[in-house]
Amino acid sequence: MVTLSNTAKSHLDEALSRSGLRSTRQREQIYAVLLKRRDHPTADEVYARAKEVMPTISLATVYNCLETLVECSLVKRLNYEREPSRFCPNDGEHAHFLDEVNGRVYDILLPEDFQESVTKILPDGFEVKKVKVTFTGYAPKGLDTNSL
Amino acid sequence: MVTLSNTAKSHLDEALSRSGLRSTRQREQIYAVLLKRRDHPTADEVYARAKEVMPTISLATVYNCLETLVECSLVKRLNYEREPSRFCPNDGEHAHFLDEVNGRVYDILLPEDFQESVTKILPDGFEVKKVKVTFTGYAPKGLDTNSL
DNA sequence: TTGATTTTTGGAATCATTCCAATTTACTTC
DNA sequence: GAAGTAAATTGGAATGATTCCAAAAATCAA
Repeated sequence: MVTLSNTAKSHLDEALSRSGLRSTRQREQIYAVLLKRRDHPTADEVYARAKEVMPTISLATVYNCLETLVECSLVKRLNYEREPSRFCPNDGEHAHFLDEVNGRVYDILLPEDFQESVTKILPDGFEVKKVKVTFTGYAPKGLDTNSL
Repeated sequence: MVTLSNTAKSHLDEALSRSGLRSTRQREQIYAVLLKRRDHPTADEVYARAKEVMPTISLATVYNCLETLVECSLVKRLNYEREPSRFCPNDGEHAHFLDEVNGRVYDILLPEDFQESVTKILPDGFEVKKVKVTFTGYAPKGLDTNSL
């Protein structure tokens, strides 16, 4: 029913219980879908993929689960302009690169010192909690969805 | 009717004609509204401010004009998550800082070499056209909406 | 097993934004 | 300056991703 490695499952369970939330079949399924093809799908795409394996799941549940996973910091929500949100199961700091031609998003590994060095740009008194970096342009051809 | 300095007006006219577009009262008004209070308003807020001075302007026109100004690179559209777009009349490269407490957005000046240095992060073969940097956190108190 | 709390579910509601067709306006050319 | 044409504005309807809701189902603790 769900395809989720043991390590992924315990990663999920820990994150959920850390937030006082329950592990459910649907949450596992959604997380599994995201891990299986790391191509930053939209909620609709996640819904379609989840239904193949769990035909009775509802779209509302997909939204709920995605939101939950984002809350637990297991998943990131990406927004490009006003397009539908996309979801990325890569916790860990990284940037994103949007290919203008094929519309794909690639994860970009950030150097260790990135956050602190970019933070130096800010005038005194600004206290940073998060930095988001997004590139747009052309990705090299023949690349999988993930360059990390 | 419209408050737009001569330099701002010619800036607008040039940008419009460069794109083969006409200068209209409404476009001038919208641009004037953005320049007057540089607080990154939403389309609705722009609409409200424009109506004070041009009561017959329509919301559709506000959307059209904003879109046009963005197309001419006079204005930037900002998106935070799925919130309504905000608009920034600061052409020129800069980052944005969103204050989590008061919801305000501050423009952040970027160093000259920023784009090229951040581009080095990318693996070979990625061709960058645009970099977007967004900070979230707490801005220093007692700051106007613009730190530039 | 029972009860209490979460979660899921389908459908309705929301709301920023876009679309549309009709009217008005801006820029030519005579 | 008048006429013609292409572009812009307008109000209202349509769209579409997402959220809300209240009822049913599932999970957890005792």
